[in-house]
Amino acid sequence: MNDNMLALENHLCFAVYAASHAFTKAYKPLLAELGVTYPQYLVMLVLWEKRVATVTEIGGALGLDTGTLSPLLKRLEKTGFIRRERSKEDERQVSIQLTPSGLAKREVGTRIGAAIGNATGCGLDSLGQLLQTMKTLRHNLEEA
Amino acid sequence: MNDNMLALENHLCFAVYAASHAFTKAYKPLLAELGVTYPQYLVMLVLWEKRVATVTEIGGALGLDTGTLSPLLKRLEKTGFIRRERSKEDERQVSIQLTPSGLAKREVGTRIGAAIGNATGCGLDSLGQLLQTMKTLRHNLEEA
DNA sequence: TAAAATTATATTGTGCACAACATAAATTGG
DNA sequence: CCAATTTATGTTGTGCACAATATAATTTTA
Repeated sequence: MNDNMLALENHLCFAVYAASHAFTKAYKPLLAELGVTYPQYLVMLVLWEKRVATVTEIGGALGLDTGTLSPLLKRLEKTGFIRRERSKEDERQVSIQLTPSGLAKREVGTRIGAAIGNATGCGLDSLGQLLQTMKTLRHNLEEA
Repeated sequence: MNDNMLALENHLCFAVYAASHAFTKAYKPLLAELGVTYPQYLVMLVLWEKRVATVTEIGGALGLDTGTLSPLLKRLEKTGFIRRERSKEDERQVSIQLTPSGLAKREVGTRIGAAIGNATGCGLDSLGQLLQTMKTLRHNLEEA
């Protein structure tokens, strides 16, 4: 309607974009100890849950394509947290699995996640509600 | 506490990260017509508001550093929407200003913002409330 | 079963995003 | 006024993120 609609401060898209960056920055010093970046931490979350996954499965969980994941997974392999092994049954797919070293970092990951949860300053229930709101927002945007 | 805390689906950080990507993807086809990327659109929002700004001012508004902005602004200059001119009074700073061509895209920008606002599927008031929540979240994360 | 289509991953190119470092102009303190 | 510091911007290197394309293995179909 008026000029206010154009103002940066009234754009939800920017508020979400800025909050996402704020999360990445908040995680950074904690993840540095672990030796991974934030997107690498997301991959670790998937693997701590599933233990083994194909590249496609990880991409589906995180919404990332192979152009992003291929080099990222090679870096995680170099760090020693995962192994990449071409499947025997179907040689098109690569099986990504935790190494003992990667599995051992699970507890550290849990601590880091909890620490950031605190840093949001949201109570546990309002945090759960916000989680649901963001999922709905994402879903609506992907529909349209 | 239990395993659920480690699950990807319970991480607010990931929900925000995914929503931010969803915004970028939703904007992409609309911005392609305009000939800019999503971060470039954010810079244009700042300039549509202020008309002229230094690199530092734009960085402050968007939370981006010069390593990101320097090349981005050169691309916007090549597109023809802005001019970069070293200030006469203080030769350390570069004045970024809209060209007539860049100013003329203001109406298109307003339409695009409104279109995405609709795509969120949020009513105007719940959208305003969510905006405030995300600002608070960002602020809390930057404090901690 | 041989050709066509599909599936899974990898590669290349462009554009963010930031840390670390570099440079040059302005400001300040002695 | 001159040296030291601060300020504003730029450059380099690493790591996402995705589109477009490539490759190779499987599956389908004729």
